[in-house]
Amino acid sequence: METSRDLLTVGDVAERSGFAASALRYYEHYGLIEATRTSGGQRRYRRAVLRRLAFISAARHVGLTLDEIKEAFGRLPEGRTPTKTDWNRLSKAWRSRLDDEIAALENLRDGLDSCIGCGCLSLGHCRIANPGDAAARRGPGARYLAASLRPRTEDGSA
Amino acid sequence: METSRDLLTVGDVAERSGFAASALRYYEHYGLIEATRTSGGQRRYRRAVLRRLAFISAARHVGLTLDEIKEAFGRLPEGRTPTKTDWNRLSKAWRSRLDDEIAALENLRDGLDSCIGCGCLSLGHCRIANPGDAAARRGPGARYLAASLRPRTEDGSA
DNA sequence: TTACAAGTTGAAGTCAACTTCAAGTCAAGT
DNA sequence: ACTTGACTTGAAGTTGACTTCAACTTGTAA
Repeated sequence: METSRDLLTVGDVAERSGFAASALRYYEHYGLIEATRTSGGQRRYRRAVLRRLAFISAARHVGLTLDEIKEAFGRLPEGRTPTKTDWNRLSKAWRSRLDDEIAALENLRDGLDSCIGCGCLSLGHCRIANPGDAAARRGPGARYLAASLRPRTEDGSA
Repeated sequence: METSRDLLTVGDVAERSGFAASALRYYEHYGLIEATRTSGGQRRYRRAVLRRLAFISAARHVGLTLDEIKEAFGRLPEGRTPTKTDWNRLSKAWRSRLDDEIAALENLRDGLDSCIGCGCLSLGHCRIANPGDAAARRGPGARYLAASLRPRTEDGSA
């Protein structure tokens, strides 16, 4: 494809980004990316979308939710196309996030070692069974990550 | 509660384990725990269920799915109540799992550092945007963890 | 004995992040 | 002009791990 001058079709973007076309539609609907339309109604993407998608991909791998990514995008400058520096500012925030997650996992691992040593695994005492203190529960639905690894909410919801 | 001689009600178990009563029902239905019944049909749990639940809690924190936990339980000795040693044998497997996850995150973090340095974030090159090689996609549904962090399947499904 | 907290059920809802579907429409090479 | 692969839509389905609901029934403290 990509015969057109400057714009990419969904197929192009899907192939280059690794995201499924359906995911691209979903992201557009979600407000994470945008596209212009041909007279016939088909999507045409600017190349800049690839960088945005790279960011999304990276952020997802770091464990951010789409909401958080959207929020991060909101901090990009409006009007002008984001520069390298803009992207870097955003991604720097991941650094501490990753550090936190790594620390949590290491803590878990070390606790596990002591458990293996002591053979405890008793509720209320085992560091593995009870990481942190309480409030590991937040709303219904699946829990994807250990409480200490899940994205934290600032608001005191539920 | 806990007026009965030796058995625990769902309420008791919920309070002591930290799991919601509905989760306990779910686990029972799933085949992870069991309970006897009173003549009236109410559940009564043996104390041993608490250790089992501690294991479930710990395993969930390490990122195991309920299926994997069930499979792990299948390796416990039948007939006799599992000993400390039995539990320890099971939990030792987490050790390498945790090590793997930590390594994956550290890899991600280091890649992020180099990205910040080079300002790349370009698809096809950025280590963060493209951890591993391909096949990050496995079936429909939510992706909870980075590909490198998700439980691996031995079978070559989808 | 009686009140009422705690327990029971199966079905349906939830959440995130997508995918799949059916039934078409578009666009580009020949 | 025609063919055919790529694209369009909204609605519904998927996954895992639960929660919530409505409408009862039990068990126990007073």
